[in-house]
Amino acid sequence: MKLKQTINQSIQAAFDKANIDETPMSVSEATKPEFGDYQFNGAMALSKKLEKNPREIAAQLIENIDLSGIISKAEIAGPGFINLWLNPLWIASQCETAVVDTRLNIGTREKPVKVVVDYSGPNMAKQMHVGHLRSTIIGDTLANLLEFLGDEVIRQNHIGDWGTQFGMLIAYLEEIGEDGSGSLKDLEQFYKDAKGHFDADASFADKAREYVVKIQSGDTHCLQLWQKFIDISLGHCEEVYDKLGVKLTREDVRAESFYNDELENVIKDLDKTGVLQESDGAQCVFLEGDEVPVIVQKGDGGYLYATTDLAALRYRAQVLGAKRISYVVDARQGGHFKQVFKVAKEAGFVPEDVKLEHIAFGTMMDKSGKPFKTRDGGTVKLIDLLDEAVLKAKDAIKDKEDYTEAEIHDLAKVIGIGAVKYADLAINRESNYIFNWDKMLSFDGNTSLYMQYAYARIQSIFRRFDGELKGNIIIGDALEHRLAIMLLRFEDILDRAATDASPNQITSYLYDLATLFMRFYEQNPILKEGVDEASKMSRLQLADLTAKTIKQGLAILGIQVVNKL
RNA sequence: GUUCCUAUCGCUUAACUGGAUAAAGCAGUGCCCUCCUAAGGCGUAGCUAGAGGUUCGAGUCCUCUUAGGAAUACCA
Repeated sequence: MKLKQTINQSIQAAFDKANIDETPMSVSEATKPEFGDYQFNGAMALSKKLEKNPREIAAQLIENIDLSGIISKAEIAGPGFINLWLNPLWIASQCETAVVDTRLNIGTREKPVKVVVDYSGPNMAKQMHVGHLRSTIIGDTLANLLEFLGDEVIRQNHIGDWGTQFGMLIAYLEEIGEDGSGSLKDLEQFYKDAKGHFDADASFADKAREYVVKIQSGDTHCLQLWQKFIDISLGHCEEVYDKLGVKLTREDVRAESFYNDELENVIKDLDKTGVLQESDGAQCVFLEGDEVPVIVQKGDGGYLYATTDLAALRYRAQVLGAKRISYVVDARQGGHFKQVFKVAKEAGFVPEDVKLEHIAFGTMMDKSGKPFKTRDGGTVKLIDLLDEAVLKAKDAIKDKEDYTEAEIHDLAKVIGIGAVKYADLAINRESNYIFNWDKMLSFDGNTSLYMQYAYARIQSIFRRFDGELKGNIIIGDALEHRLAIMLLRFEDILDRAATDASPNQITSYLYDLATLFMRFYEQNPILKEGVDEASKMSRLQLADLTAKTIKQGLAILGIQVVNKL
C-alpha cells in the first residue's frame, strides 16, 4: 500500500476543492504522536506565493479535507502545520487486505524499469576476500529489492579474469601439471607459489610472459588452461555465494574478457565522435573541468579498465537495453565512474535517459578503525570469515536452549550469516564500516538476531494458538493504531530504499517495527486469560502481519528467518 | 598542490530530502519474571566541529575556517 501517496491524493483533492491551483508537497510522518499520524507542511511553503498568511491557507485547506475517508481528523498547529489523523477503520481494513495477500498488498511497478545491477566482481587470480563482501551483500539486496518491486533486474558479475597475472598463473598450472583442483584449493597460496617461481626462475618468467601474449592472441591450448583456471576459481566464488545466500549464478557472469573483442571498436567509435585525443602516446578523452584525462588506450596499444567499462556500459545500454545501470563498487572509485559515465554519454554509448549510478560504499575497518586484515597483516578470506561467523553463532546460542546437534548446526548458519549481512546493510552504506563480531551477534539492539527473535516469538504465539484466524482487525488503543500504520508504511519504505539504493532504511524500519510490536505485545495480551475473542483475533492478525512483514523485509536483505529460536 | 567526500551524545547510526522541543541502539545506570520466549519491556543521563550568510524556519542549502578520509596519466 502506497500510504503516503494515498494521503497526498486526499490533500490534492482538498487543494482542488479550495481552488488552489498548486501541486502540494508531500505529507510526512508526524514527528510526535501528539502531532497526529501524518503532517502536511505545505501551507507555509505556499505562503509567499499566494500572498496569504500560512495559517489562513491551512484553515482553508482543512475546511476542504474529506474527513469521511482515510483521514479522520485534521488540525492546524503552530505557524501553519496541518496535523492529520488517519481513520482507524480505514487503517484496519488496509491491514486486513495486506495480511491475506501474498505480496502484503504491495504493488508492482506500473512501468517496470530494466535495470542492471553490477556487483561482487571478484578477481579470479585471488580468493574472495573481505573487500568483496560489501559489494556482494549490498548489490544482492538492491537486486532483490528492485525485483520485488517489479523491475526487470539483470544481475551482472563483472569478474576480473583478464590481465598479465593470468599468464603467470596458467603457466604455473601447466608446469605443475595437475588437473588443478588440488593446488587451486587455496588460490592465495597458488598465487604465491607461482609468483615465487616467477621471481626465482628466469625461464619460467619468460614462459609466463609468453603465455600472456598467447592468451591474448587466442592460442587454443593456453585458452583451455585459462578457462580451466577460471572455472575452478569461479567455483570458489560460488561456494562463497552459496554460503552467503547470494543469488549470483554463472549466467550472471559477464567477465572482463567478455568485452575483449569490443575494445578496439570502443576506441574507433570514440575517435569517430571526435572526443579522442593523443597525449604522451596514449589515447585519451579530456573532459571539461577535469585535469586528468580518461586514458582509454595505453602508449603500447594496451587497453585499460576504463576501456572495458565503456564497452560494458555500451553493452548494457544497447544490447541488454537497461534504463538504469547501478554499479555497487567501493567509494574510492567514485572519480573513475564519474568520468567513465560522462564519456559514455558524450560518446553516445549510453542514451541520455539511461540512469547511470555508482552505488558507493565505504571501506570495511576493524574494531580499531584500521583496514580489515588478519593478525599477520594479510587479507581475510571471505570463506574463512563466514565459517567463523557460523562458529561464533553456534557459541552464542549453545547455552540458551536445549537444541539437538542438527538444530544448532542449522540455526548457527542462519544466525551467523544473517548477522554478517545485517550488520553490513544496517549502516549507511557510504560511511566506512567497522566490523565487530560482538556487536553483530548481539541479542540486543538493531541486529539480525533481534529481528529473527521477534519473528520467532510471533511464531510461538501461533504454535500456542492453533486455531483459525477470523474476524476483523480492531484498532483499540494508541499502540495498535501506531503498529497498524507502521505496517502499512512498508511499501513506502521499500520504494524509498530502492530510489536511494539504501538498504539501511529497510533495516531501520524493520527494527522500529519489531520494537513497536514488542511494546504492543507487552501491553496488549493476546492469548492470556480474559482477552475477549474479538481482541484476540484482531491482535493475532496484527501479529501475523508483523511477522510476514519482517519475513519479507529480511528476505529482501537475503536473510532467513527461523520458526523457533 | 588540485578535486571530491565526511563531521550529529563516550561508541554506532536516524532525522521522510528546508519544518515543531534532533531520534534510536550499544556502553552507563535504576526498575519489572506466580505473567503469551527476560534472546523481552519500562525508566534515567548525554549531541548538530567553529564562524558568518540565505530563509517565516537550517543538522540539512551557500561561503570561509578546522579536523579526518579518498582520488589524482597509461594497475583494476
